[in-house]
Amino acid sequence: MALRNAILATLLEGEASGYDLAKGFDGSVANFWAATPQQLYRELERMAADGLVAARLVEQTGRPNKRMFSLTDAGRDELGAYTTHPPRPIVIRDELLVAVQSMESGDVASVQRWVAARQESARSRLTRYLRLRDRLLDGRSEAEFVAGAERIGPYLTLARGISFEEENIRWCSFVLGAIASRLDRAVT
Amino acid sequence: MALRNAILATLLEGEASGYDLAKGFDGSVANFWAATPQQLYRELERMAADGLVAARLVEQTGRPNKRMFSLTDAGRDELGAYTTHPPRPIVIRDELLVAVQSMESGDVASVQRWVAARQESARSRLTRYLRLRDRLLDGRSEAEFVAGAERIGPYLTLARGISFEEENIRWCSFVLGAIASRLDRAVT
DNA sequence: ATTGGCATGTAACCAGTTACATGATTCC
DNA sequence: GGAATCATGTAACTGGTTACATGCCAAT
Repeated sequence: MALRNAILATLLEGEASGYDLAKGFDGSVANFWAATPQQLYRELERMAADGLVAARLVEQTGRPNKRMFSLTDAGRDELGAYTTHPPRPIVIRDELLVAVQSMESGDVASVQRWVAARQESARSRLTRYLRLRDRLLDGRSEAEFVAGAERIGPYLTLARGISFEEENIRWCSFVLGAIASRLDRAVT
Repeated sequence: MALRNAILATLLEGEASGYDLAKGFDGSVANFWAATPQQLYRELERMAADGLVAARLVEQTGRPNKRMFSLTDAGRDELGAYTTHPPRPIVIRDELLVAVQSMESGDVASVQRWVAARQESARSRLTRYLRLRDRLLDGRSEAEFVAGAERIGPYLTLARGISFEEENIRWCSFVLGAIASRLDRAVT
């Protein structure tokens, strides 16, 4: 029942197709809720059946027709009700951390490589998020935006994504440094 | 197949019962891999069948008997092999962020409350992690530890947990401040 | 010619969650 | 007397993942 609300939250930005949502819908919710295309199509179907979203068929020539989904009043109510019930604690599941934890029983060079890869992907996400923030702020300072914008929710979640990726980058550097200093030692 | 490796990584610290693991096994892996007791009992059963762990029955008087699990050589090999294969990207699913994103279509006072609750739980986790770190460091500085300890994996993952919770606390303050300043405005 | 993007979907499977059950013991 | 802790487990369910299929278009 939570994917459902993540979809509803995304549709606040306007109507979208399943494909749009699957692509991350330009970053908005993708930042804090991951879902595969199959999950989305399945859930959208159910939501339409439950009257939370309305589907509109858009016929296209040259490419497949698409179904654009938008919020119904019932969907909006559901989302409103959702904000009143306690969120469950975040569940973290990070395979890389499992590998780092057991690093010295495994292949340190591999772990090093995966940490570097994680850092790279964190960097590219961060630049994407920063672009998004610039677009949102549109010249205003953060203080101005927070005081004046109609909706600050998307800005606040984006801020969480930004600091998360910054932390990731920093931590990866720390780990790479620690591994490198130990390898030096071992060789010397 | 990843819960499996998280369990193996935990068992590097020594043998444990399903119950120990369920309680978070004193924080170690619980920091980056969440699992319910049911998942653990089920998985331990399978792992024993696959020869990755060995079960030892400990008879107790006054309380239920327990089965202590420990790594086998096959388990150790499996864990070693695991570090060489690419970790899948972290999946984040945070209900609170869904609520924050759609805050202005919902009940702002509730969201405020849940953010405050999240901050509280982040604080208590952080103090737990800091205690764990002190115990690990045991008087040494971080630099000394990283240079000298036999295993630094657990320290590195703990460091990630610490910075994650610190970021959480900071972000929650930011959100609470933003909400409060808007409510002031609305009232004035 | 073939890759990649658009756009949807089915089927089968695996992982994670919830609810419940047991039974003695210790603490308040 | 009632709740919490120890310690394990079953059963039923929901949510998430993987693999595959379709078919047309634009670009290389």
